[in-house]
Amino acid sequence: MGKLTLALKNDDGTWFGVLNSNKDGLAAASFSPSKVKLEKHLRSRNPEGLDLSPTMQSKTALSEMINLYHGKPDDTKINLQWKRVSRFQESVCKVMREIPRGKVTSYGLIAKYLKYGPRAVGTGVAGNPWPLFVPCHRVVPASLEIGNYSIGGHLSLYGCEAKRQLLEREGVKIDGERIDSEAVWTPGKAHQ
DNA sequence: TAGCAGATACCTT
DNA sequence: AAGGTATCTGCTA
Repeated sequence: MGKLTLALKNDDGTWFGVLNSNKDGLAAASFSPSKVKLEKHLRSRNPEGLDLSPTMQSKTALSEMINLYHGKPDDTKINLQWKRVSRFQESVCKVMREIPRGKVTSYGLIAKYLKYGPRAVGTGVAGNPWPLFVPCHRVVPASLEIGNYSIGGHLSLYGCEAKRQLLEREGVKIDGERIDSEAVWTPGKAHQ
């Protein structure tokens, strides 16, 4: 406890933070327009009281995260601490990591692929401890609207707007409220 | 084509 | 053991 969570301010006013990253990998990460909320959220994800002081790896994670935020291709090297999530959530996250940049998939398609219920997949996606590293913003409702997104543990209009912008920066075509159906990617399909 | 109910399965406390 | 979802489908009109 005690020590500050690493956080940097981006040029559009967004704060980024990571829970300590060490040899085991990245514990959790998040971003928010509010530094206070960001720190509070990250601390809430640290019940075991990991040392939060900055490390070389947490600095690396932070800069990788900012690159992803700007829609750059994923060349991240940081490992994730899979032990921190349930087996269910791990399988959902691993499918999300396969969604190509510039594509989206739906809760229902993931559900069908993993043989889970779509609502359950929603909770699994929502609990993603590593937004951007695990691109949960690429999961949208079957209606191909933007859908929901939470920042700092809370659903918000800001979150939905951030989700839309992330998709746009990755090259997903969106006209009005709907995503171009060309952008849909199906898990497990050999090649699209 | 939009809106709504019911089904659903897995999470958290 | 119960209550809460970042959903989907199929039925209405």
